[in-house]
Amino acid sequence: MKLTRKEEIVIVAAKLFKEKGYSAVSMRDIAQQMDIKAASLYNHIKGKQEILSSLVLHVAEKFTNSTQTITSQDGTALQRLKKLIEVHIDITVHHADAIAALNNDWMHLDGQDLLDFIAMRDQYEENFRSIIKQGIQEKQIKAKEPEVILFSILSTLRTLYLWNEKRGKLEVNVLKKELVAVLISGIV
Amino acid sequence: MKLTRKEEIVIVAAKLFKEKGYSAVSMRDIAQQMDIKAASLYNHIKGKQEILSSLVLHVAEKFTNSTQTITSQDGTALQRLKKLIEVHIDITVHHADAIAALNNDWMHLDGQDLLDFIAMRDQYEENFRSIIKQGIQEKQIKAKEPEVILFSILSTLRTLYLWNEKRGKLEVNVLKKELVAVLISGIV
DNA sequence: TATTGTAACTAACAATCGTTAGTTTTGTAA
DNA sequence: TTACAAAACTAACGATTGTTAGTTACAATA
Repeated sequence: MKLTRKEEIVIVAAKLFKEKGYSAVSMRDIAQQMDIKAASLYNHIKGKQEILSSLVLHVAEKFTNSTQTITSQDGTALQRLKKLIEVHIDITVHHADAIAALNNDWMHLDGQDLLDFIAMRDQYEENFRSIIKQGIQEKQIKAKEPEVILFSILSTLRTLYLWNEKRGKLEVNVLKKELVAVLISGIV
Repeated sequence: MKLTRKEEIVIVAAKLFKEKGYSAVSMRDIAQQMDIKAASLYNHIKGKQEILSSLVLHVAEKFTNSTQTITSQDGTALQRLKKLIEVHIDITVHHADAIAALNNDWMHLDGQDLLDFIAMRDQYEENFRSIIKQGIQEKQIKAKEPEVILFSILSTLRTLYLWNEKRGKLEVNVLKKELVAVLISGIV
């Protein structure tokens, strides 16, 4: 599991982006964190934009792929919704820094990268939405506004990256179980 | 309800900050949006930092004040939790742009402003947390990890600003009712 | 040992950044 | 009409930005 130099750069940059955002992090900041000069970065990457798109598109594809798989599986809508939430948690726990950029810095992508990202994001949401609607139809989910349910669940999942550090001793499987319970069954 | 020129600047800046983030918006961007030159902004404000702190601290105080009021009121923990959620929704709907900066750009505050913000934020969370714990003690709220519940509710509320535009025809009171129901009672 | 590719370096570039100084225009009140 | 304050302007500053060109250090291979 040896990392290429480019991968190292992307990982270091992700941490910095998470703290200050893409625009506030300079190439010199990234270089300093790696104990090299800014110009040396260009032996491995084309530019700042490439760092961002590597970071964001890679994890966006992870989401898209696993979501596609689940959506086309058997089982009730509720079962698939649970599975969807669990997978989202898994990916978040293992790529917390990249998800910070995905959430906060995607608008700084440009050209085709930006279009690709938006397409994947819309598709991801649409998969989620269709499962929720199906759950309502099957009467497994309360007949609330589907958009409100979608928004509530997605907001929680998307913010989980911020919370992953503070999670502390809470083990991943416990987190999964508790969070699924809260999101699905409520708190009362 | 005539706005001062400074207030106009802060409002315009908030919209731009929401779209690209504080660091990616230049004083020239803000000025252009107001059909003046960047240097003219300095007749009304001390600098870019002042725009951010006006924006963020003002709405942070709103949250702190209303939360303090509710926390010290009568009623069950569950009633106060509902009230807390409703007030958060109200503030969000009326200050969506400022809340974008509060969520995403607070780390670019400096000096005492940054310390003040963090203090208010921690206090706000602590109020929320204590009500949830109390609800668990009173057996109105399921005995889940209080941190998971806190995180889930706060995530949804904090992301609401993004969602407010797409809300479309959904009236504020309907939104409140539906969202409170989803957050408290779950979806099954 | 000679060669070659990798990855670092120094130095500099044009562009843009937040901001200041000094000046002119504009609107209002005397 | 004059006087004054508010709010715009032009021009420029030093610093920082992403990036390029050209060069050097070093390790592995032939």
